[in-house]
Parts: sequence; C-alpha cells; structure tokens
Amino acid sequence: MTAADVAREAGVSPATVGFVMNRTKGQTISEATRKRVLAASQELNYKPHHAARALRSGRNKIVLLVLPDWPLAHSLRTNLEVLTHELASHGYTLVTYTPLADSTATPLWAILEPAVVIGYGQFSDEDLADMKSLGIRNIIPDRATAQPSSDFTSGPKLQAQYLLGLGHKQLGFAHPADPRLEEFVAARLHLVEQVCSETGVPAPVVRQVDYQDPASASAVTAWHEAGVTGIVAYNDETAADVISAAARKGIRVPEELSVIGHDDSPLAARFLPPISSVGVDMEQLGLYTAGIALHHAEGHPLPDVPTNTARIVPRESAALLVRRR
Amino acid sequence: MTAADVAREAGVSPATVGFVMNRTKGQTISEATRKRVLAASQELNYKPHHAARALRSGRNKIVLLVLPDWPLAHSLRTNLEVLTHELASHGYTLVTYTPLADSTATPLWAILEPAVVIGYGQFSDEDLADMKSLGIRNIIPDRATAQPSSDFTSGPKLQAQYLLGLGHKQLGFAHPADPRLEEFVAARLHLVEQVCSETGVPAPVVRQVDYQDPASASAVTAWHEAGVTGIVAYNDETAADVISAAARKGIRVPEELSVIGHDDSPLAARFLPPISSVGVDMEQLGLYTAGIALHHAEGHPLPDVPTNTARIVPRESAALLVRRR
DNA sequence: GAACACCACTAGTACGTGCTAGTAGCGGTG
DNA sequence: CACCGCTACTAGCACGTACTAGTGGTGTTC
Repeated sequence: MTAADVAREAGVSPATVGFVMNRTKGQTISEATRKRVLAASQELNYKPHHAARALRSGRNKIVLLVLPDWPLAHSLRTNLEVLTHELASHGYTLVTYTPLADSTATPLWAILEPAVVIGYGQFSDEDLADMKSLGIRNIIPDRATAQPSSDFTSGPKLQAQYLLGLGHKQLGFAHPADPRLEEFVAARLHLVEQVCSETGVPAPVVRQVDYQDPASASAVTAWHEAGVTGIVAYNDETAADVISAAARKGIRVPEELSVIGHDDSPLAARFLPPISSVGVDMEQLGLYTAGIALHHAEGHPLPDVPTNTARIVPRESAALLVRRR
Repeated sequence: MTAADVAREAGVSPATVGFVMNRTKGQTISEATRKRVLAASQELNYKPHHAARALRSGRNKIVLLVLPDWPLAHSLRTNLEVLTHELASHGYTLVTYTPLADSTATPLWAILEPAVVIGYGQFSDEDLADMKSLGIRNIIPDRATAQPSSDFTSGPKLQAQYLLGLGHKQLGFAHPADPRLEEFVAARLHLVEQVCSETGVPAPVVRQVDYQDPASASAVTAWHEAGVTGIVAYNDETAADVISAAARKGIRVPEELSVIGHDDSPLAARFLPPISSVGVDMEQLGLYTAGIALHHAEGHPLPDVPTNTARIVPRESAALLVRRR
C-alpha cells in the first residue's frame, strides 16, 4: 500500500495525498478532498513507508531514549509506557537503547537517524559531537539547553523536609557505592543540603553504604556518633542497605534511626520494616518528557513544568523523634 | 558520502561499488578493482545509508531482540554484549525492544523492518501473523522451526544432578509466583523431572514461593513433611525466597534443607548463606545466538550447538545429606 | 577467422516519500 | 475583456542504494 495507491483510490495525485497526510504547511486542501483522501487511506489501511520517509526527509520519526546501564528504578516502566503512548499519538516511535561499555559498534543513533535523542544524564563530549556531526539537532539534555529536570528536584527536598518535620535536627545522607550513579547522587545531595541550609539545621553527614561491603556498618556508627537521627537515602535500595547495616550494629529503625528512601519501589513496601519513601508521578513525568521531545521535533509549545510530581509515602522506617540525645 | 562519491574517487561506476561493498553473488570483480574501491571507501569514510538501503532492499540490517517485561537476569548483560559485537562484525545492529502490555502503538518490527526478530519465549499468534504479513521471514523461535535452545536444558539438569550427587533422595522444586515466567518454569521443571525419572528417584514436589506472600512458609513445611531434603529453585531469587521462608520456620539451610539456585546472579553471592547456583556461559551463548541470527539473515551455516555452557557454582546453601530422616 | 563463451564492468531504473515549481480554474477589478 | 490574485491542485524530481540488463573486450574452439 503506497501513497500512489491511496491517490488512485481517492482520485487525486500522490502529491495531494502527501499534503493531506503530513498537514503540510503553506498548502491549502479543500475539506472535501481531505476527507476523500483520509477515507481512502483508511480503507486501504495505508501506512507510510518508514524507510522511504527517512530517506527523503533525512530523519526518522523515532525518539531514541538512551538509558544508562545501571539497574533502573521499577517506576521507570510506567514512565516509558506513558512516553511511548504519547509519542505514538503524534506518529513517533520510542526506541530505548543502552550503549555498551566497550562498544566499538556504531551507536544506534547513527543507524536509526532519530528525530530526537533523549538521555538520562549528560552525554559525553564525544557522543555529543558524534550526534551533532550526524545532523541530529534535537538532543536532550544538551549542555547548551539545560532542562530544568524538575522531577528530580522535589523528591529529595521532600525527603529532607519530611524528616525535619518529624523533629529530626541532624540529618545524614546515605550515598550508594555505584560510581555510575555519582552524577545523580550529587544532584540529590545538593538539594538536601539546600533544604538544610534554608531551614537552619546543620548540613547532612554524608556516608557511603553498600550491600556487599561490611564497612557499611561503620557508616551507621559514624552517624550515630555525630548525633544523626534521620537518614535521607539516595533511593530505596540504599535505604535498605542502611537499615541492614543498622540491624547489624543493633540500632533499631525507626526508634533510634529514621530512614527515608526514594522511588517507592516494590522493595520499599516489602522490606522489614517497610520503608517510608517518596513516590514520583511517573505518568505526569512521561507526559512532560513527551512534550519536550515534541517541542524539539515538531515545534510544539514547551509543556508546562509539572508540579507536585513527588509525594511522601509514609511507612514505618521513619518516625517522630521522641528522645533527645 | 555516498556510493557515487566512492565510485568517482575509485574511478569506477556506482554499480561496481555496490558489488564490492555487498559481495554480490554472481558478480565477478577483479582483485585490483576491489582493492581500489575498498581503499576509496576507507579514505572517504563511506558508510552506507541505512534508510536508502532499507528502502531499496526492503529490509534493514537490524536484528531485533524482543525482551520480556519481567526483570532480566543480570547475566543477560554479557550475553547482549557478545551478541551485539558479533552481529556488528557482520554489519548488523542489535536493537532490543520490550513491547508494552497495553500498547496500541505500532510494534517496533513494523518500523525498523529488521532482518531477523529474536524472542525469548514463543511469540503470540497475533504477533507472529503480524510479522509474517510484514514480510519478516526470519523469526526466532518460530513454531515451525523450533530451536533446541540448548542453553536452558543443561542448567536445570545440573541442578538436579548436583543435589542427587550430594545424596538427596527426594527433591522439591521451587516455583516462582510471577505468571509471566510460567513458560520457562514449566520447561525447567520438566528437565528436573526427567533427571529424577532417569535416576529412579521420585518426582520433585512442586511448591510455589514468593517474597511477598507469607504463605510461602507453608511450602517449606510441606516439603519438610514430604521428606524433601533438596530444593531445585527456578532461579537465585526463588532460592533466596525459599531460604527466607525456611528461616521463618526455623529450618536450617543447608543442614536440614539444601537449596540450589540458577543463574549465578550477584544476589546468590551476597545472600546469607551464599547460594549455590548454576552459572551459564553467556559469552558462548551470545555467539551461538548470533550464529543462528546470521544463519537466517545471511545463509551462514548453522552454528554448532554449544556444549558445557552451564557449570555448578558451589557455595553454602547446598550440602551433603548427612542424617537420614 | 568466425562463432562463441566468459569476464569485468557500466547504464540506468526502481524503491516510496516529501516537497518545489508549476498550472488550471475562477471570481473580482478596472 | 484583459489582467490580477488566489485557491486547489498536479507533474515530477531527489534522496542513496541494490540490482537487472546490457556491453566491450579477451581468450578459446572448430
């Protein structure tokens, strides 16, 4: 089924079909003809040929989402679902891609010629240069056009505010060991520090914890000695590591130490004790990301930055500070 | 940089360039010309235009790997790396794709026009029909051309044989709760049953365990009452669930109950006690998968079915049966 | 030395789309 | 009624590749 078939069926030229299908600007098509073409394309179940379109226009109607190679939060799934759906409704396809560490292979953006490339963190300079040289102009985030990435700002703030609201006066920050997370950890820590300084409490005591590292237990002792009673963990896994370490040192959670995670992952709900966490509205976030992508690809207006995407999910790992030390 | 540019540089026609680049069958090219063309393409850093190729040939040099939406074994990463690498060396690109449950969106195979589609389990009839109608003929696994999927056969057998070798006479099989795994669970269980019947011991007692389900503990009791002393778990996560449940019932592992996992995941190494498991040679497996894909795409000879891809990784969760009950 | 086979290449076209340049029709205006 | 401006289209090209049909040249055979 080609555009020519549709044209024949509708009794118009192939060019007209193109104009109708793409809503080409600067072309006027009578309502009658438009309907005739649309009806014909429906009837013949016409689907534009992607390769031909890519060849002609030099760009594919694909949004390439570059995912990091560390394990992704469970909640990302919803995000992807909404994002895919929203992009599909505008004719775009979402392809996810995780570059391999050693890879000498051609990166996917060179092959697919996507209209937009979205990354989670910043791209490396080489990758950026590579994409630019391939004529990909819509790269998110670009160093030049930094996005507000609002989603990651309210969560960590909420964590800190929640603990402070429970009466904790000295916070700790639990830092995961995985070096690949560094960029994101730094961002979240910064926000927590910001809240502390705004509220007039001391800066959080930062310690690293890790499941496989027995030294993690010493982090808990260090916090304890520093008078820390509330821990902001990078995410739920880190929170679980903190609680495990505390258990090994005989420190009770939440009686002696409150811990709050981030992401509201299944782990948080299942852990013993269940971990208080911050849930992020992945649906809203997916829509926002799609909006940004369509802004770059189609010139749609920039979507409003979503508000209130994060909310506290109270469970048992964080409690009111009862005893002053 | 187009083939025409290379042709001009090498002093030949564009057609000749095509013949050289694609090693077109039924075309003879003198060694001198071939070298000249190759040199020119090197010099100009010529890369064939994927969209144009796809348009002309109707197929993209892409292998689409359809991944399930359940969390994948950690070891898959190595598999993907090798697979990508091997395919890349033959000019193919691996794209991974996870269909969304609700998705009304066009599946990726319709857009990318891949040369080969590889799935993990069986495809649904609709998906299969869809792909066929799109002219994709290389689908793995296809119901018609069932692959021996050798990799999944030796692992479960090893698990059972290992426990039997340790003196256990009545095995249990730990079944995960996730219904999406059903197909794979059934396959592994079948192999374990096969080993039992070959060895002349009773069939394994099958019970379901799940992290979030307190009823899991009753599975352990049931095994205990049935005289089961060794558990073959579907994978390491399931093994961990069995051990947790046993701990809750006061049954010691491995003294009273031996458990063996599958996949040799990081969890197995970290758990308390460390979980004996089965490691699979993902590198060999990746090469094999690549071989199958290239067989379908390029008519390469079928690769040899790899042997000894699985090996026991002994740790502490499985031990010799000392006391007879 | 004519006929033929074969090698090594070239000319040229088709794939399906997006879009530029061109044009027929037509109502309005001087 | 010639001219203009505008609407509503159409003709046809270009994108870069893969490949068919064709062709000149060389060696072989009878």
